[in-house]
Amino acid sequence: MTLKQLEAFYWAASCSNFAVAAQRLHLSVSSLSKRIAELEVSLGQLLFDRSGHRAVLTEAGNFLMPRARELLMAAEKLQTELRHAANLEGYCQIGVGELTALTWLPSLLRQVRNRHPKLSLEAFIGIGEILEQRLADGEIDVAVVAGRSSLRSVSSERIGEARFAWYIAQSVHPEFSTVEPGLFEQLPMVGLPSGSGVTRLVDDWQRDQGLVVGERIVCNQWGAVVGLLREGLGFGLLPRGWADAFSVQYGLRRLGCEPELPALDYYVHWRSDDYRTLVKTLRELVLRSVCFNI
Amino acid sequence: MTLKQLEAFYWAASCSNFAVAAQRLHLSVSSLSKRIAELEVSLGQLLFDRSGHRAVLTEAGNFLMPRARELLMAAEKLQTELRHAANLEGYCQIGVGELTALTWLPSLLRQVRNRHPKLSLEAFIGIGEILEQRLADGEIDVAVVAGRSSLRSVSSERIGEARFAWYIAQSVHPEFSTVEPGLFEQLPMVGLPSGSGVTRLVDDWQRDQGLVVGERIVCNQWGAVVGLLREGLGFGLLPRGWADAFSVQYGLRRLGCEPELPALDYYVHWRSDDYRTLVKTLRELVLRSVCFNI
DNA sequence: CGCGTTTACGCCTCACGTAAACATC
DNA sequence: GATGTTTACGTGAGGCGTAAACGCG
Repeated sequence: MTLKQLEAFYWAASCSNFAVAAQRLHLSVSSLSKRIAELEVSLGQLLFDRSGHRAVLTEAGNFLMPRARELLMAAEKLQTELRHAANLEGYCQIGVGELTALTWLPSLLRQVRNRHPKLSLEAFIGIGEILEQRLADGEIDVAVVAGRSSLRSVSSERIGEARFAWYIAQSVHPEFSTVEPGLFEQLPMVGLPSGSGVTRLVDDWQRDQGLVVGERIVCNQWGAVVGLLREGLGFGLLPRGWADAFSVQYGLRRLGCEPELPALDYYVHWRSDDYRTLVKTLRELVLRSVCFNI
Repeated sequence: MTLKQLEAFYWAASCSNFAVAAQRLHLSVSSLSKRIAELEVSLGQLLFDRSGHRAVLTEAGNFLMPRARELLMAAEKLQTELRHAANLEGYCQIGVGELTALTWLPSLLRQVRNRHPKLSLEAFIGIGEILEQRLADGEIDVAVVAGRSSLRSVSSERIGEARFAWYIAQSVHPEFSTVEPGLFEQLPMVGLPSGSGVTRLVDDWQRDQGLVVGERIVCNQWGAVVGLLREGLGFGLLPRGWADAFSVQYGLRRLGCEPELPALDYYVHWRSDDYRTLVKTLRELVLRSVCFNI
């Protein structure tokens, strides 16, 4: 029995499949499979039931899971306690919403490069729902998205908020200067798909105001949303801090709105069962590096 | 960092030198040395100070010791909890007093062979003092000897007792039938060296009775002691159960004695810091297999 | 010079990845 | 046939022991 074997087993059991676990361990699927098989031989117990389409934990496997986690945690603790600096090494993936990617991600990546030169951090951009699922599946290590996670297996901590405002192309629709019920009936709303935190924010706000949900033009990129607004295809919600930088130049007018939309809370998310120091340190770095002036 | 490296470090630090630790791990000294060096590289910390004649723990090494032990214990626990049978494997050494070797050891070895076919148990025979030291140094894994250990680092548990009686060659010394003060003045006492439990027993008894300590013929083997007694060179203490089997045939008469010598307590000893399941199971086996009719 | 530890070196095992096979849905 | 896991196999790194070197008493 080796720590590597236990690690392979642990991630294989807690990720959605061997391929994801293998990716996390920077290992081929075949090697991962063999490591687990060797652990099984060493323990004299089958840990996975391979009779079905996918490997599923046996009783012995379930027994081992929390204990393997304990042991791996203890080993990690030992290493971080003894190692010189808190210099992270390795490779990990962070999932962020596109808005975060456009605004705050570059600063995080720069900080990570300065502080932990040997850590290569790769970003994956997507909407909240997808990121949560990828996080739970083990395909990414941390995620920064709006709103708490709906998944039990994911922990989260608030890191800041973003404020939004409505924008419209001034030249194409000079008749509107405030958000009013008629607006939703006459023009389509341009925004992100339904899985995104901003869209959830709008949905809640519209319901609270008793407004009809009019036509929507959906696009999964903020850049494209801005483009659609410039073309005058509709009105839409943009992050204030971000949009105000280019709204004049792009001919976008901010619409008055009463009451204002509430701020959208941003959270850093991670898997509750992820014991790695890597993740813990990364979380702390995210918290510290936040300058959420979106 | 691997479990093997930690194991190497742990035993190297807790045995008297690398050679002993290497023997315990069934490893060459050079491989042990390299394992430790690799652990040091992996942790980025020197664990031993090699500037002197012998390797001595650094601060980091001292810090690691108890934690390494914890981790290794946890790993062993995990394995024994999961492994099918409590089938021991491997190789270990038991130290026993010569008396134990002559009487009860064969039965233990037979039981071990039956119960744990894959465990090769090697016996080392010596007097208590030597065995204790070898135990503390890490050269043997358990020891069965008379009396508690004087060493702090050695734990012990009582397993039984042996009763002794005085014997003398009837044909050579027909004038004696009981132990009396004059006996000690006229004839030398034949027995084991001073490090042995029996000799300590006699010393205490003589002091309690206010008897003079007469001449002694010392020999480090019971078989030889019996031979010397047969030749009539003196009188001596023999384990009753053992001696009565051949005393008539050998012409040895048991001498009456008032008060009788107290029984000699036998203990199984092990290193307090030895976390191995091997040792724990072996101890239990020793306790159960005891039929101390010496 | 002895003892304890490390270095040098050749050997061989073992862990890896690629690619194919297998099994289940 | 798509997906998920294992087997086959060739390759390379790394852990092993022997033997020599080193360094302190």
